[in-house]
Amino acid sequence: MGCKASEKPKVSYKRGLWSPDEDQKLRDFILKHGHGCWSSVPARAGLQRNGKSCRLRWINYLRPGLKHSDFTPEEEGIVMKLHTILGNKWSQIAMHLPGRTDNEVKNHWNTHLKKKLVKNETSSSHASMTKSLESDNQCPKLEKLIDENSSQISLTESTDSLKSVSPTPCQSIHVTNHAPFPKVLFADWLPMFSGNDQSSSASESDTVNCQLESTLNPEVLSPKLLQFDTKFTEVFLHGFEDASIYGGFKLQFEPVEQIFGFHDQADTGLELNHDMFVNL
DNA sequence: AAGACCGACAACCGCCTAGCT
DNA sequence: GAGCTAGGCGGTTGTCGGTCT
Repeated sequence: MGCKASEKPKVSYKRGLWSPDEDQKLRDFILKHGHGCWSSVPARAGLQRNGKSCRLRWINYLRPGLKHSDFTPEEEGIVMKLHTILGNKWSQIAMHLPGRTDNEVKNHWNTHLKKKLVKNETSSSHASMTKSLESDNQCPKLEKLIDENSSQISLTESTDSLKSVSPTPCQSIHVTNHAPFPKVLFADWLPMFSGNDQSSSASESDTVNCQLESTLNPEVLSPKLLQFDTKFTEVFLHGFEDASIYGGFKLQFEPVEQIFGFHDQADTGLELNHDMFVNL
């Protein structure tokens, strides 16, 4: 890491919301040159922003392939599941949601999902169980396992230590905690459309970018991704009013490999997720 | 119509980690 | 090994638009 001192801009940085003009400058610059050293980007791109701000703007808003549509119930279900397992590891949760950023997931959780969860808690006689999942500290051994074994965790009812500590849906969770796919660096995908005519219209360019992102994200290629067990989502989104539902409720996760299609990325083909082309 | 209030989301802040010198 | 810096992440704040009174 590191950046040449000579590249560091010495300007008073602008703050606050980005204007369309600033967005365009940043987008044009990165698509043309890559970001390289972020701290040098604003000066080279003609922006009165600091590098960190540029990086955030690019990652959270300008980066190709991002969705800007509302979260689908399926996506909300995924967030709920993963939050149960991972806690506030927004970046890790976002990895499982193509086109979503950690910031977006975090905001959606804080503004929508948390409220729904609280609502469900108050409407359920089993609130304490759900609440135990909400708290990051309620499943300490799980957290420890995740931390200590970042490659994979597998929890079953035969795990005595966990059984004694947390007789919750944790028991039936089987998680592969490795990143579902490697983070896509700019350098990885920029060359793929370096031949793209820079004079192309924005829409054409965006389509290319989008297709590119889709190609690089195995999850996007896997229609199975969002075809996960909807039981959790239904219960979560609609509450526990139906005691019979809750009575038989437990997290019956498919192995995440099945949910997300991690294992066999090669057979995912090139079928593109329609959502990737929305709102770009 | 206007001010108050609230929710959603973009952006910032502070901390941590990793890499370079 | 120490110090410095960039990048990454999660928590928090600021801003804006919509709704209510």
